[in-house]
Amino acid sequence: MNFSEFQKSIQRYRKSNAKDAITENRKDIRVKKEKTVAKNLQRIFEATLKIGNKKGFQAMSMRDLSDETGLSMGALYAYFTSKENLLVMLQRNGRDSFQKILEDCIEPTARPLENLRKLIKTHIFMSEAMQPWFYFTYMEGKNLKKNERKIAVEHELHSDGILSNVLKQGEDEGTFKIQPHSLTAALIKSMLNDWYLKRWKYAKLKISVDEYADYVIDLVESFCLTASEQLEEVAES
Amino acid sequence: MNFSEFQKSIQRYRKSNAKDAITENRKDIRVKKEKTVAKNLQRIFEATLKIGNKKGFQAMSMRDLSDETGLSMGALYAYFTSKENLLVMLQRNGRDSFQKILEDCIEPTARPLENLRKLIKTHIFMSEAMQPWFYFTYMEGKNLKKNERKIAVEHELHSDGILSNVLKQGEDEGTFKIQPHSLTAALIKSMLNDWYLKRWKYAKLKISVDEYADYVIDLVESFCLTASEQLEEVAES
DNA sequence: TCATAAAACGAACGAACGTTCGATTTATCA
DNA sequence: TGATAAATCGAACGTTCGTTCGTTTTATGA
Repeated sequence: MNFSEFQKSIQRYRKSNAKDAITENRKDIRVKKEKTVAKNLQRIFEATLKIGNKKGFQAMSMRDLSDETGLSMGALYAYFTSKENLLVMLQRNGRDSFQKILEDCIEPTARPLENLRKLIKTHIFMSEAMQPWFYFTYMEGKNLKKNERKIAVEHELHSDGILSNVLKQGEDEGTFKIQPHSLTAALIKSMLNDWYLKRWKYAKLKISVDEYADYVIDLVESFCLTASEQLEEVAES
Repeated sequence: MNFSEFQKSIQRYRKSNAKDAITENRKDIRVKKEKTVAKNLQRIFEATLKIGNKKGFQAMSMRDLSDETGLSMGALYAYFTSKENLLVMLQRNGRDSFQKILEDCIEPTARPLENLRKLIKTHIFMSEAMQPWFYFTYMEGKNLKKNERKIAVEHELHSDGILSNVLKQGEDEGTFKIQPHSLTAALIKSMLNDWYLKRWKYAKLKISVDEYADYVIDLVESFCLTASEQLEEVAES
């Protein structure tokens, strides 16, 4: 699976997630017609990500957002109750999409090595497809109030855990070396995050998303696989 | 070299850097006595990092800074000309310290493998010793004005370049596998950055800075070293 | 077509912001 | 000790902020 195939395969997720975003925040939205909400909420989200990633969410004024969306100040407040509420909605929305896709991508019956590769590719491809959201969420996490920040941290640890579990399975199976899984998972995660955090750098190096994913997989395997397993891999290719 | 040895070895740098910070910004500081400037500027820097890392630099008000430092609004403005100027001073100051130490740590005559290890350790130990500054600079980079941001990016690419060069030397020497050095350097960098970006995670995992540095070195070597070189390493240990 | 509901508008509000500056306190040295 | 300089103070200024709400525009359906 390469990136363009991945993009096609998540089309169906996108639509259902957009609807989930609305129903989950229905009580905070004063506008009645579903279609109007869908259209404007997406415009608001995109504008927030655009401005927020340029100057930071705190520094973005509601007047900036009004200009970018083409909606008046009053109209904006029909879609959220406060600036803080907008931030929470935006974070939650992307988080749910991400988690759903990440959990669907691994198959309990597949071999750990296969799942490890799928996890790495899916994470990188997701962050490519939703780069503004990933960058925004990473940078603005500390602006969340205590409770929402706690949830964000839990989600991060949960996705670390998925990775960690796959490493553990591969170890039990004898495919992977004995290692501190959590630490390895955290290090892998840092490489996955770099793709959306330092996008300008990889653009400068002319590295495509597919090349990046393959290279990270190579690097991870050269560390995780046992010596005998590495020989097998070479023989197969 | 472990972290506590490292800390002792950079004492002499710290003092000279503090003085450099003053002389470099002398024209923007209205206070005459060197000793007063040194004391209060450090207080201001520390307070800015503390508040800035909690809520973001933009969200930090001068009244917050006044409370934290114990200096009045008027007194603060004797040490910088504007909030923006404070940000630039702070970034520049740490950047100069970092670059100086990083360049001093590699020895042109040493073997690439030795220099690679030193670079990784020094980077991680530096970011441990100056964690608030590293975190702050990473997060607040986008708040810099165009010109200062350009300088920040150049410094990042420069330090990537140091790493990349060492990889290239090892490759020429036959110690390291043939590889796209710049990409490898970027990936290593992402793991180095994670130490100060996700400190809470490693605290939770009870990983010490020394363990982290050793583990990253292990991981990098298992990817970079040629097969024959890996056997030699095992034999030596 | 027109009455009613839905949506969008934007001027206005008080609070909080960065910054200034004349007054006040503290330090220096003849 | 007293005069002068250095450092600090904090109230006040003009802006800009998030948010509200009475008004106007647009959409709906009988």
